[in-house]
Amino acid sequence: MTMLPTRAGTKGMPRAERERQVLAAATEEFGRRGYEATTMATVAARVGVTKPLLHQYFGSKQDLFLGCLEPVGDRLLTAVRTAMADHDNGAPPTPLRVLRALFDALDGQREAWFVLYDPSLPPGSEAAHRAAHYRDAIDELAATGTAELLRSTGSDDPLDADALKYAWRGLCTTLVRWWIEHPDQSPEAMAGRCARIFATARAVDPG
Amino acid sequence: MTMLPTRAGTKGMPRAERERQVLAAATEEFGRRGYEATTMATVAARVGVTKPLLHQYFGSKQDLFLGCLEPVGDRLLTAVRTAMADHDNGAPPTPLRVLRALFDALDGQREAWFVLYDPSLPPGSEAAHRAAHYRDAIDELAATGTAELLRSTGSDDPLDADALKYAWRGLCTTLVRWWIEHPDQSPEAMAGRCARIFATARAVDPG
DNA sequence: TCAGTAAATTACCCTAAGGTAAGATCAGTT
DNA sequence: AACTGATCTTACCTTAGGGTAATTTACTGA
Repeated sequence: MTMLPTRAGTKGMPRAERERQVLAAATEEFGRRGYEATTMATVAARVGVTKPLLHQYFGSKQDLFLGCLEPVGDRLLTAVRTAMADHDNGAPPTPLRVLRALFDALDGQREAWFVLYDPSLPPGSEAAHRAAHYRDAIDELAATGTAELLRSTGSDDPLDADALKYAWRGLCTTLVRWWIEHPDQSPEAMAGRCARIFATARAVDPG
Repeated sequence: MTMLPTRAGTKGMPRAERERQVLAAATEEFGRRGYEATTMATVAARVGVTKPLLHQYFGSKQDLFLGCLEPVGDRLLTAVRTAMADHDNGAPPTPLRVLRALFDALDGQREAWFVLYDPSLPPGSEAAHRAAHYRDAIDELAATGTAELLRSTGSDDPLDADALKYAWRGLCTTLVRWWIEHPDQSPEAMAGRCARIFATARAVDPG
C-alpha cells in the first residue's frame, strides 16, 4: 500500500534515479566544457530529457552546479586527506601518494576535477565561493607538505611557499588533463608515469 | 598637402592609434576572462568607445581575437626560440632560461599568455586552430629539451615524453598565473623564485 | 564657406540560453 | 471507471550579446 522507495511515475524513472543520472551527466559536462559553456538543454539532452525537468528538480543552473560540486569536492578532499595521513616509512613519497589517491578518486569521472577548478564560474557567486572553499581546503593540506620541503632547502620566503603550493596545484591539474586526453591509462599506470616524470625532472642540471 | 601619417578625423584619434589601443585592451580582456566571457561592449568601453567601432575596424569578435593572437604568439614563440638557442656553458639550465624569457616577453601584459592558452575558444574555429598552431610550435621547442632529459634517465616511453612536455607547458601556465596574482614581482624576481622552487622540488624523497 | 572624408554613435535585428507556467501522460489506488 | 499524484513536455517570456545600417560630428583642404 504505502509506496516507499518504489519506482513511480509515468514513462520515465523515479526522481531519485533521474537525479543521479542528471548529476553524473552535468558533472561531466561542467568539467569538460566549464560552467559558462555548459547549457541546461545539453545536459538534459544527454539523459534524454528536456530542460524544464532539470529546473524542477534542481532549481537554477547554479543550483545544479552546486549539486555536482558537493560530492566531488568531498570525495577529492577526503582522498587527499587520507593519502597524506598514511605515510608508512616504506610508502612512496607524499606527492606521489597524493597523485595516486587523486587518480583513484577520479577514475570513472576524470572531468570531475575541473568542476573544482573551473575558471568560468560567475565571480562572486555562491558557486565560485564554494568551489574556492574546497580548493583552499586541499591547498591547506598541500601547504603542510610543501612547508616541510621548504625548510629542508632553507628557504623561508613566504611567497616561495605560496608559489610552490600554487605550482603543485597546477601540476595536478595538468596531469589530470593529460590523463583525460589518454582515456586508456589506468590510475596505476598514471601513478607510475608521474614517478618517472618526477625522476626525470630531478635530472635537470642545477646550473 | 599630402596628409601622410597625420592625425586625422574628428573628436577621437587616428584609426591606427585607436586600433593599437583596442588591441591592447582586448588582449588583456581575452587573457583575463577568456574568449567566451569577453564581450565586445566591454572591450569598447575600456577604451572609451562603442561596440560598432570595433566591428568596423576589426570585423567579427573572432577577427579581433586573431588580431590579438598574432603578435602575442609571435612574440612568445621567438622569445622561447632564442632562449633555447643561446646555451652558453655558464648560463642557467634551459628550463630556467626559457622561463626567464617568457617573463621578460610578458612583462607589461602578463595576461597575454592566456590568449594562447584559452580553453574557451569555439572548438573547430579559425581562432582555435591558430592558437593551437602557436602552442604546438612552442611545444615542439620544449620537446627537444625534454627529449634530452628523458634520454639521460633511460626512459624511452613516448607517452612519458608527451606527458613531460604537457606537464612543462602546464607548469609555465601555472607560474604565469601566479605571477599575474602578484603584480609587484619583477621578471628577475620570478626567475629567481622559479630557480628556488625547482631546487626545492628536487629535494623530494625519491621513495 | 563648403564639400569631402574620417571617426564615432544611435537604433536596431537576431539568436542562444536561462527560466517559468501550464498542461499532457501514465501508474497505481479507491 | 474515475481520481490522485508523479513524471515530463510544449510553449512561452526575458535578457545578453554578436552584428549591421544609417546617421551624426568635426576636422581638413580647396
